[in-house]
Amino acid sequence: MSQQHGNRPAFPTDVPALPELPDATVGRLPEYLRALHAIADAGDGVVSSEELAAVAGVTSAKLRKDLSYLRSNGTRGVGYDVTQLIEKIEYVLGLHRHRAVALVGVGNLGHALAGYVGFGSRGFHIAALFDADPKRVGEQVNGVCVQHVGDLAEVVAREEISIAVIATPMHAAQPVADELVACGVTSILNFAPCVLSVPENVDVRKVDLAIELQILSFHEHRKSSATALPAALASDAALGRDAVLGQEAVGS
Amino acid sequence: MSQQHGNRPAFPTDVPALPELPDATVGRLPEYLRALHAIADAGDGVVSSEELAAVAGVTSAKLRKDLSYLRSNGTRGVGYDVTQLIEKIEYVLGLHRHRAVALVGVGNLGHALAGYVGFGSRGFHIAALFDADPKRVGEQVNGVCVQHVGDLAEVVAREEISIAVIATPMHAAQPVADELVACGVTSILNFAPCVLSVPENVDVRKVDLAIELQILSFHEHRKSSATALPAALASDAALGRDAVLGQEAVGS
DNA sequence: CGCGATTTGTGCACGACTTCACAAGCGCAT
DNA sequence: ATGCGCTTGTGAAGTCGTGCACAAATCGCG
Repeated sequence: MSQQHGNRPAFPTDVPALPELPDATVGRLPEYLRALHAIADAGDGVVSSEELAAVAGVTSAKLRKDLSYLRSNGTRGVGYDVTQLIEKIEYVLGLHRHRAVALVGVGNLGHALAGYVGFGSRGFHIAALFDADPKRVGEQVNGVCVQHVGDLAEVVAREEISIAVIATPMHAAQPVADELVACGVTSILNFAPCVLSVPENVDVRKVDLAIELQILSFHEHRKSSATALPAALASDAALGRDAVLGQEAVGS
Repeated sequence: MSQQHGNRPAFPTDVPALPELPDATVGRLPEYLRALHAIADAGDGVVSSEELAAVAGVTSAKLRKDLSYLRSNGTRGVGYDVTQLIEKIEYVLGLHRHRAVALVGVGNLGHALAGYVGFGSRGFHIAALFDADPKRVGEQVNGVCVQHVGDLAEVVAREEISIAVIATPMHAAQPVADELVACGVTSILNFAPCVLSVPENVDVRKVDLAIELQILSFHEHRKSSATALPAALASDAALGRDAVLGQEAVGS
């Protein structure tokens, strides 16, 4: 959603390598993975693209095309082998290897993230916590001790951590990101409401809670102004008349 | 990112209405808004598309096209009037009216969300908190009292709340969503790791923290396997050979 | 008052993603 | 063994979003 990752030009190889996955596909693979785990827990050994797509909230055609990028080995007339597909997706996502994650900023949100069980259950574990506030240093969160952000460089380098989560206030985010990058971190998940500038070999994904609400607000605004009186409120300053719609959202 | 919102077919009106905004544009408007506030705080009265684009992390062409959908009134040779543009975007996003939000699930994450200052500062306020755990009911979070989820219907209907945030465990999310919809909620921000099925007039946006990490993991995997030995680890079960790349990510 | 520097707004081409529709393949029943 | 029904895999068309390049418009200055 946020930055880089245009598809790279194909590079000729003689080994049968996976083609470049479209970003859109990569973004959906985790969803498929979770759906597959749910289906596996339900006891099913095979799924059709139709079923799986329903659980994952996409169309079956999209699902099949996505899986086709993975050299998918579903069997026609039957469906996909659940455990086999799980293994393949986990491999493609690099989840076969547990990944250590550093979390910087143990405030309100940081606490919640550190305690979030969804990380541990899906191949990640918080290996280190950092905060700039001396009062928080030494505190145990979920079995991990909060260290001072001044020790960040040493710890991250020693533990060879390559993924970090930033949950600091806005103004601290960029300096922290700079330091993380300097220590060898190459992937950052940023919860601070600002854009980070990083070298192009570093991946940044941004999650902004307020932005999501604002997008919902937009649709609320549109919905309500469609039913309300349409033209009367047109201000003189041309402060944007509303679009008048006669149609509901097109279905999923 | 998650569901519905294909562009609707244009509907002829005689009033000069805003054209349908592309979803991609809507998704960027909040970012522009924050960038504009930062620029306003810095004291500037006008910005060029180049400057604003840099702060918002997009290209200037994209920014200009986005703003053109809003009947943008920048002045050529000069730039955009900051406060005017802020007002227009806020109006389009429906932020001129403060919106009440209900939050269901006051666990680890729910606590953090309830205390998140970014909501209040951007046109939203948490009007009600709900939890199923009787031990949490009555607790004060950020000045709001946690109520039992059984009272949800009454409170949401009375306060005419149309936006809700779900921060419950996965299995509770769908029933809660059903109840919210029944009470008139038409926009849901879902933090539970599952797909919600709702009527088509209800908007759902999903934020899954683990998914973001998994996407980063994919890119980590790709980066490291590009430098590591390429062909040797090819398993017999065709468990996905890695793509062999000779190029870095293409820049932003 | 006109000219040049500057920046917006936008038509157009391109690339990416999605949807459609169907041939190819697989299992099962007969 | 053979045919039938079901489901995958995929070419092709359609849709959406982006980037480019430039004409149009505005300001400041001589």
